[in-house]
Amino acid sequence: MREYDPKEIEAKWQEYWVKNKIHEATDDVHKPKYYSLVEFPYPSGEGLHVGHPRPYIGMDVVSRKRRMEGYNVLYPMGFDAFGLPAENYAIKTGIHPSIITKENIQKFKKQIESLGLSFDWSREVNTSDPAYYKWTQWLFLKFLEHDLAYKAKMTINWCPKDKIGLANEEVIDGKCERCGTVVEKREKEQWMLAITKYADRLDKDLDLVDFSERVKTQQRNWIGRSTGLVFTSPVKDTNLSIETFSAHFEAFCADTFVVIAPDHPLLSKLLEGIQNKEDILEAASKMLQARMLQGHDEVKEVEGIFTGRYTVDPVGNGELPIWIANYALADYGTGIVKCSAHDERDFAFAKKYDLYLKPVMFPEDPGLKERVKNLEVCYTDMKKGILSFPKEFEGRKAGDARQEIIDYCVAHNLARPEIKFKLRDWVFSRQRYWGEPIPVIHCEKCGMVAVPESDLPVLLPEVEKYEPTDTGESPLANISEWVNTTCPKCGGPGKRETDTMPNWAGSSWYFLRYTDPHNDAEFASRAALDHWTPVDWYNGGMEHTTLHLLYSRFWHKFFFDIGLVPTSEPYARRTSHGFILAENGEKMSKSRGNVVNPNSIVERYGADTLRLYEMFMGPFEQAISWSEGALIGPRRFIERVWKLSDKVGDREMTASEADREIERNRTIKKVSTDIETLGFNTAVSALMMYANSLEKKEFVFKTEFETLLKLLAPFVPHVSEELWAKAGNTDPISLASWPEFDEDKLHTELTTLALQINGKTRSTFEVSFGALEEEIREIALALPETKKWLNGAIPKKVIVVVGKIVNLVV
RNA sequence: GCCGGAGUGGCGGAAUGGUAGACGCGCACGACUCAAAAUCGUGUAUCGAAAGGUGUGGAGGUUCGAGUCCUCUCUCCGGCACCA
Repeated sequence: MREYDPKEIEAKWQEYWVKNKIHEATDDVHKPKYYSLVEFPYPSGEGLHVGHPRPYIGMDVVSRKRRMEGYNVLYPMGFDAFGLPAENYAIKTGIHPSIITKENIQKFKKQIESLGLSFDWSREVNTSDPAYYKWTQWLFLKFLEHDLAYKAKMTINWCPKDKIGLANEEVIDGKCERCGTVVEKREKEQWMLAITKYADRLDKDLDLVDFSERVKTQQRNWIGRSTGLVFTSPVKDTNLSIETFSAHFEAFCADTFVVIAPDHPLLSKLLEGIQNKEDILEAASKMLQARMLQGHDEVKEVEGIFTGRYTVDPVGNGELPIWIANYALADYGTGIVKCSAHDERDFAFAKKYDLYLKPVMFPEDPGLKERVKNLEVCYTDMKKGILSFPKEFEGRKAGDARQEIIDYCVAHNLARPEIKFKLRDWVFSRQRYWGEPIPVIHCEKCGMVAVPESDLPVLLPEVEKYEPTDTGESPLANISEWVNTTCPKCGGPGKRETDTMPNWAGSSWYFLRYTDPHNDAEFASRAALDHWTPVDWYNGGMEHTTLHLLYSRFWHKFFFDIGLVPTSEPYARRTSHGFILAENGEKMSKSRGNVVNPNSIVERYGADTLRLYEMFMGPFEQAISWSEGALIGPRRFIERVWKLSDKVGDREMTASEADREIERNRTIKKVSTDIETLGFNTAVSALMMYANSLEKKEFVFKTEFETLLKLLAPFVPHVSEELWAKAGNTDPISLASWPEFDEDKLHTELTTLALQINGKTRSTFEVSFGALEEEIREIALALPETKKWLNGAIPKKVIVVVGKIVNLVV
């Protein structure tokens, strides 16, 4: 047989698959459907590095296996093509972002195609294509219709370099996620999406889906659900009343003062009639500024100023002074907090400004208790702390009494229970060019008017300059012939909204478009959605857990509520892959100069070797360093399989050879289950073992070799097709049926057991499979090894674990 | 600080509470070769001449038996961080 030449066979089979539409999802409703999905890339100018294909290959293995199992598989790919790099490139070169985007997409596609991934390219989407973003705009109008999109003046995170407003999610350590510039705060009118209205369901419904635990916890933490009590109390000398929220209310009788956020909307009303009102407001605004400039790691010094107001404590601690404190947040809870000796910040604050403290919860340790009493230390353990007040709870552990305290406060009309979230509404507008225009027209008479569906898409106009304006407005604002339009409602003059959507918009629903990508009458037909959704298995990066993944769940839930989609959750299963790092353990990036291009690997070793290596290199979910040297292992393995075909023949299996079926069946079982649990590395290892064992045989049965090829096909599809065809098959292995194993053929006649003395393994021995405990015990006790180790002693106890071990306790 | 995850040979890593180190890389030796590469074979945790002992970050514990379960602790990675 000829030498293994990956170049030749890979090109040949890739062409064959495309020509015969082997990987296209069909409309065959009789086959069960399977929708497997990977995150579509942003087509950057840098192209792919070897890390990108890892998830693609992983889900390709799953998708190819599903096809062989008889599923109608949808495994699509596309491009998330709006975004800053193309726009920044346009600013530098004057070349329209759509041109460079198109070029980059071509480059990406070529790279991806060379890997033999079984994507259905007939369903490719591009979020910057007007035929696509028409529907992104249309979906936005649904949010608007249902009052989930609104405009609000708010302080936003502003990147002075990119001149763009950023969502909280895009700010890392106080810096812009993209360029690393320190973020400023700015007051701006922004479009918002009311994701907080879905906070509760986004949290709760995590119980309904099969997401990996780390994804669930991360989303839960981000949503930040906490139950607590809201206390209401009147402000003395005013007709105001304030509400405070506390999640750690166990020591509620300890509250001795109140703090309010420096940017709280109630503040100026509260200060009405106070002599030095202006000074206090001034101090508050200084506090705010200092807080914004503060770095992440800086020591957080508490700071505040007295408002001059008092509130009457609902739980009977008399009049509590109201202070403005720099650590109080206006947009969490009620923005006002009752404070006590049982919170680190409150404690520090009280010490600093000499405020009265009254501890009511103490540790068991008497020495420590004394120090808490004397206000030497702050005690905050709301689980183990022992309450001293109120009398009803005296001597009780705070943690145990939590629910009873809620009931008590409700019964005595002191407070009401409430659930609060850390999640904030989503800043949805960007003042940039390369994004979906927000389809709204401002009319002096009618106010804000939605662009009618028939006028969609609102196309991006041509501009000369892509730079954002210094006033923070989008470059679209400079194109008067585009901005000035007529009001769709009254026909009078109107101005277009010049903000565009963030690039999370297109990716919030792209998986729906794949089900019906060429539909120009609907975002996707209901029939297609009913058939294909939810996505059965979605794999993507951990870095998207609190962004894309949460956003798209939110969109989907809303679509479900208004009857657009059939399921309340978009993804049935979510897993995450680990990054591939450079050989030295650093992140791969162009700026570090350590990028390994997959094409250079395909060139030298072949796509099958690259695929196999990426699946074999380590646990799929774990980050791992690239190792050029280790590639040779998978390549050698493929060549051994290639040579193995020379030994294949067809004859009856003799009785003495029947044991060979055990190994075949075990391999089928191992590989089949490992693929389902992301154990690609151990699946490959099992395949290597099987091939090694066949290699040692004089003769290889056709069934054995074909089983090996079928199990290999999802991992190394090109060489599998080639050898499959060489073996005389006319239909491609891609459409062959996945092998099944026989539960009765997973074990041999004899089983090897371990002999342990006092738990230490001393020897092994064989018994026939299915031997009973009694037999095993007798065989074990009669072994020469046993006699040697017992040395005449009589075992106190004999533990027999059938099929595993015998342990003699002396 | 809080919430996750992980610490196993020279390296990547295997192990439903039951023979630790599968599989692969590397390395050593051997075969083939004039030679080298490639390939194939054998070996490869550690101490010990051997018998045997010791070994899964560290200290305890549960168990006939612990890499695996529990408690404490150290280190690394990821996420969050004035969230009351």
